[in-house]
Amino acid sequence: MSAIRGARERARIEVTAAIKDEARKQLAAEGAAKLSLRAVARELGMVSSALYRYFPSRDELLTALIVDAYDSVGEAAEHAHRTAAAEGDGRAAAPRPPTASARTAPPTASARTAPPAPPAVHLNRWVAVACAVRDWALAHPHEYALIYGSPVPGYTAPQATVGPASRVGLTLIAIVVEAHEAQGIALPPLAGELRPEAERLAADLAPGLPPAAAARLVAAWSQLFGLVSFEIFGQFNRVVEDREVFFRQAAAELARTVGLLDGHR
Amino acid sequence: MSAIRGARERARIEVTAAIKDEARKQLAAEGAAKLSLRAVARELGMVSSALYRYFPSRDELLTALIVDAYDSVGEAAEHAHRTAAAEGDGRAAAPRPPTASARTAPPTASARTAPPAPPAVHLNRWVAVACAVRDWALAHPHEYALIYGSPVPGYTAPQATVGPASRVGLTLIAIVVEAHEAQGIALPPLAGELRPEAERLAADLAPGLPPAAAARLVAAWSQLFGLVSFEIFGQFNRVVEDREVFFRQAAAELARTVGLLDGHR
DNA sequence: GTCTATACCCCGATAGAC
DNA sequence: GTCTATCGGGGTATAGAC
Repeated sequence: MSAIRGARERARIEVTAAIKDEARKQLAAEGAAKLSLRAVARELGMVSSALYRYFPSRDELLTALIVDAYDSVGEAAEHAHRTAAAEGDGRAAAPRPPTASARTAPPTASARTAPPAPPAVHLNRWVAVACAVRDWALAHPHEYALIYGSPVPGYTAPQATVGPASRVGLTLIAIVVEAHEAQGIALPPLAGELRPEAERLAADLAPGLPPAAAARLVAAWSQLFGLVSFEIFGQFNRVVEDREVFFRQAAAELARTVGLLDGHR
Repeated sequence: MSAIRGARERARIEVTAAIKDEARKQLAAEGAAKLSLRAVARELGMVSSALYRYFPSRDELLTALIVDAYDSVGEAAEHAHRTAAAEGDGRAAAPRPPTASARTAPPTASARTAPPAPPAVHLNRWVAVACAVRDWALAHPHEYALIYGSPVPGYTAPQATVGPASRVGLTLIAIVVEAHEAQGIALPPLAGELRPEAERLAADLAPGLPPAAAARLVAAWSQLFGLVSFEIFGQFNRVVEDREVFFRQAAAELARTVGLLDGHR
């Protein structure tokens, strides 16, 4: 009996997955605004009314796709963070070695035995996460457009999407917090009028982070997605050629604006 | 006879404008993907087939809307640039006076008679243009989504859109070129692997600008729209409260990354 | 340049048999 | 859970009369 329920539930899960997979294909072909239960059913050899046993409305299917997309890019970001943190220190946490790097002094004067990692680790983690987001976007441009592009007209995201939606941002916050705890971060002061907002941001997102860092982190977060969106949505066509290198450099400079240090100095 | 042709052409222009206006309303209500000639005609009290005398297809109407939108935001940016440049010097080129600004030294030591403007003018121009873009986006969110959001599925922008599409970018380039010619801009060197791309960008976009400035300019351009997109598309909901102040500060810091100087130092 | 009519498609959602 | 059938919409685009 419970075996039957188990089998039924397994079948249900499989069909649900098949529906979402087909819906993702249609997302690519027609866009979120035209996502249609009927077309999904047709392609699956079902009849449209059968889909209503799995998703009570078109919008619920859309919500499922949105949650999946946020979870997918969030998982990619978190995985890149874990990997970069595990790989450890300065050398090649980012795949390509810094071609013309150590051009002044040895990395840092006070290199103790093991724990105090070189200052560049956190910057490398940031770049790794940024590149993971970009790679995910290049691999799933239509899902990227679904979550970071124009809102779908007539659709309002339910509460269920906000948790998954925050995973990338939380990963970036974690990196800056780690850097702050490991070595402190120092940033130029903010203009006075931004102080209240910055203090609120710090209190909400990362208590313990200096307000200047919290505010710049939020800005860098949105700017990172600006780089990705311009590439994915075609604004870099006929402008930027070597987009991988361009992005990596811009992401690294963004990391510096939130107080992460590179090797030199 | 030519008077008749004149009258006819005038009527044609008026009807064309009415069609586009109604189409823009529908853009807001339904999104670009669902823009429909029939609905536009219905709302205008015409019959759908009559519209085909004005726009040979739905995509041509869409193209007209896209070109108009690019021209509209481009005009806003250019106007802000002209105004900021005419208003002139440091004080209040940006509307709100820098509340807690000149906190160290007098603006600059070597203030000659008139021509050598204080270093902050170019930064103020940059911020003015950035704010103009943001203001336009807030006033026309659906047109913003049309040109800077997800591409419309099944639609490929014709060549006619690329000129209008470049106006904002060209305005930003002009500001940096002006700054470079007025006082030179100095930026940290780029990572070696980005050199070829940066040199190509400089040659294509602004001969005479240092490659490091050209590359960082393109990055700042996309990052600026990252800030705007996150606000317009709702990613700042429940995160950033005082978006005007937040944006102004972030835009000013972006200006610094392309070598524009503020007052202090 | 506008009209009617038409060909030929699409959709979300529900009712009720099996 | 899947089916047929149905309600009540929607769309692009063209032909041909006026």
